[in-house]
Amino acid sequence: MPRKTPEKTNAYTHDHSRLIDAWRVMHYALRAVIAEPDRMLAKRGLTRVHHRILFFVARQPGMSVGELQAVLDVTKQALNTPLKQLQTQGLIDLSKAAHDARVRRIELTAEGASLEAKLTGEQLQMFAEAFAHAGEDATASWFEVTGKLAERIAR
Amino acid sequence: MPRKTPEKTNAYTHDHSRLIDAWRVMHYALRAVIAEPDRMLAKRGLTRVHHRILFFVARQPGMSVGELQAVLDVTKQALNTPLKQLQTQGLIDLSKAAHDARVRRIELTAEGASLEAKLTGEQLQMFAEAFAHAGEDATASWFEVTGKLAERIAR
DNA sequence: AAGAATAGGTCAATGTGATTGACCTATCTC
DNA sequence: GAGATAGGTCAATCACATTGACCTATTCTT
Repeated sequence: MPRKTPEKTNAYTHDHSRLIDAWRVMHYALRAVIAEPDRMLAKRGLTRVHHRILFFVARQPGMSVGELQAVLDVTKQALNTPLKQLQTQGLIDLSKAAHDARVRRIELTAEGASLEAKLTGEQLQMFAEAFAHAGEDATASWFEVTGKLAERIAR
Repeated sequence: MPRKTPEKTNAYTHDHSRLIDAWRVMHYALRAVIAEPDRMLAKRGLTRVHHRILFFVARQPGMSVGELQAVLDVTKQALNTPLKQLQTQGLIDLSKAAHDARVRRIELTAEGASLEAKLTGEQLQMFAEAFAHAGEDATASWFEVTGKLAERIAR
């Protein structure tokens, strides 16, 4: 069984399966990072949307509904329900803005901040462990590759 | 403004924002890899589900509906519609299995194979470019870190 | 050969989440 | 006071997936 271009063929199939592996492992990594927070949220009847809200409000306390809506890229109708649920559960606090009473300031309550820290912390912890395990240089490389992939996205 | 533990504080905030950055850049990378194939699919009125079907059938030609269903982890009702659409568009071909006439063999048509190669190729190309840009060592590091993240997922 | 099991398809009801569109209040700006 | 703006809400609709029930064709079992 003679093969005319064994190197090229092998190189190709090796590359190909390696690239598929990259795609696959990236999916698994995503799922892994999301899995535990999702479980914690589910216990309270919450979902990823709620986490996203808590996440952004934690980083920009006092942001308005409109700002949040823009960041999350959803309609106000889609935002309204989870927002009310978070308020009902005492995780966020809505108040009128001082400069403009039409605007609502969204803030985390102590409990909301605690939950957010737990959820996000869980995720960041996984990255921290992976980075620590691989070392500083490997971490930099990871950022280089992943950043290169992300490059095409506007923003 | 005296600071008691500047190193620790800085290290923490630096780490923290770096980890958040990691999470963010990973999201963007995901979106970037998915974006172009999604656009190509949309032109034909297809979605990511259809791509997933084409992807798996390309790698395991002749697989059964049940196998596909198991791999995709959806119900047969959910699978049926996109499967029929792909057949209607002449992208897949269904035939009875030789060993068991109840079982349907799913295969890609020439056109289906061509589309699948274009879709998946587009995605793998992005990885290939990112890896080539970063070099072999960085690629290995990327796999190490991402693999470590994915570790917790069964399978 | 009869009966049970299996692969697959289909109809129906239901649920979830998001979207568009219209309309409403309160408030601010000019 | 008129018009614009932030936000809320009701309603219809859409996309998609799920469960459940039922049906055919085929294979396996005894």
